[in-house]
Amino acid sequence: MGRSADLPRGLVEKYRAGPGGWPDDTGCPMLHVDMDAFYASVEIRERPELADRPVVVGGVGVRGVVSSANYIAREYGVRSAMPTGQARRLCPTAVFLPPTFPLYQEVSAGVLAIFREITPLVEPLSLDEAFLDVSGALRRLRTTPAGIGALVRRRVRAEHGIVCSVGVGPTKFVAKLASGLAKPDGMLVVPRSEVLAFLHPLPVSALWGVGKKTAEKLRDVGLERVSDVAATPLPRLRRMVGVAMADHLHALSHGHDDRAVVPESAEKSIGAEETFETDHFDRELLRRELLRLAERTAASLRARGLRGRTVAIKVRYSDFTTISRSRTLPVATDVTQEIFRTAAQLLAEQAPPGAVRLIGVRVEQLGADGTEQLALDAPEQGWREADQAADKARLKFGSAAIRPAALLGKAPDRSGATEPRPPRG
DNA sequence: TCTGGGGTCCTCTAGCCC
DNA sequence: TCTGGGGCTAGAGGACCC
Repeated sequence: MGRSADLPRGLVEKYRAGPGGWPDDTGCPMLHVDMDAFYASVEIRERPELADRPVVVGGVGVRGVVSSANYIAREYGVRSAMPTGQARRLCPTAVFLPPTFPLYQEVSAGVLAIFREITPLVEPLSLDEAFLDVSGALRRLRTTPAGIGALVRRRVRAEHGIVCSVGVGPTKFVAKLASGLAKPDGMLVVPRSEVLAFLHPLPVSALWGVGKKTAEKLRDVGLERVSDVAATPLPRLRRMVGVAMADHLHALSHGHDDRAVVPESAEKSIGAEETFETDHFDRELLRRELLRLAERTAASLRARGLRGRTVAIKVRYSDFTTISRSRTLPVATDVTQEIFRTAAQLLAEQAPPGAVRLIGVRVEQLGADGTEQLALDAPEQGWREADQAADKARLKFGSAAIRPAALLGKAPDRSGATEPRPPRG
C-alpha cells in the first residue's frame, strides 16, 4: 500500500530470492514483512468467487478514496489514495467494497502472532506490515535471516490464506525498500556489501521522509537519485531542506540507519475526523459533529486507559485550506463533555466561517489515567462516571445503544447558550 | 482527478521569564 | 527603568507515512 509501485524494478532482480536460493544474507538481521494488497486480499479470502475479478476496497461515498486494490485492478491504473470516482472510471467492472476493519484487525493479530513465535523483536507499523529483528532467533531456528523470511511467507499463506512480501537487509530502511521492490509475492535480500549499489540508482523519492514536496525541492536543484543526495555536501543539503531532514537523508543515502526494532511504542495522540459528503456552513451541525467525534475520541482514550491535556480541532474548508487550533487544559482528561466543550470553544472562537468539508478532534499530550483523579472537580467526576457507564452499556448492547441526547436525530438545539448538565453523581 | 482517516515529526513564531 | 538576548514552551501548520 506504500509508494513501492513507483520504484524501478529492473535493477534489483539480482537480489530476488528464488527456488535456487538467495544472495548472501550474513549481517542482515532486519526483516520487513508487508502483506500484498492486504484489505483486498482479506476480502477475496472471504469471498473466493472474487478471486479473478478486479477488487477495490475503500470509501464508497462521493468523497471516498481507494485504500487497497488487488493486482488485477492495478492493471487498470487503480492505486491506493486515488479518489474512488476516478477508480470507477478507470475500472468500471471492479467490485467496490467498503473496508471491514474488525476483520483486518483479526487477521493482522494472527499474522503478528506468527512473527512473535519467531522473535520477540517485532515492531508493527500498521495492520499490514512489521519489522522483525531476527538476530537472536538464528541459532535457535538453525537458519539464516532469509530462511526465516521464507518461513514467514509459507506460514502466513498456509495459516491465513494471504500473501506477503519480505525484504531482508542490514538496516530497517534497506529492508523496507526491499520488501516494496519484492512485491507481489516475493522476497528480496540485499547483502550488507551491496547496500550502496542497491540504494544509489533509486530516485530520491525512495528515501524515507521524501514525499512530493521534498522530492520537488531536491529535483529543482538537480538531485534526482539517491547517489546525488549522497554526493551533496551536508551544509548545502541543510540549506535546502533544513537541518533535521538533511542529516536524516544524508545518513540514509550513505546506507547509515541505526534505528533498532522497538516492540512497543506509546501513542502520542488519539483523534477522529470526518469528511462530509457535501460542504457545510451550518455551525450548529458542525458542533453536533464535534460532539460525535469527541465521543469517539474519548471512548478510544478510555479503552486504552489514557488521558490527554491538549485538545485540538482541525477544520478543512472547501478550497482544501486546513486550519488547526488547540488548547491545553490544566488537567488531563478522557471525559467526552470536557473534550467536546473545549473543541466547541475553539470552533466558535478561532475557526473563521466558511464552507467546511472536514472536521476533526484530537487529544494530545497523552499519559496513563489514574494519576489525576483527585484533581477533577465534582461535575467532571459526574461526567466521567456517566461515560464509564455508557462504555459498559455499549460493550453489552452495541455501539448504537448509548448516544448523547444532542445526537438523537431531533432538530438541533440552536440556542447555543447552554451546555448539557452533568449527571448527578 | 480532486483529493480518507489515523497518526508522527519537524519548523517556525510568539510569548514568557530571567 | 528600559532594552535585548537566550532559553523554554505552546501553538500553528506543513509534510509525510500507511
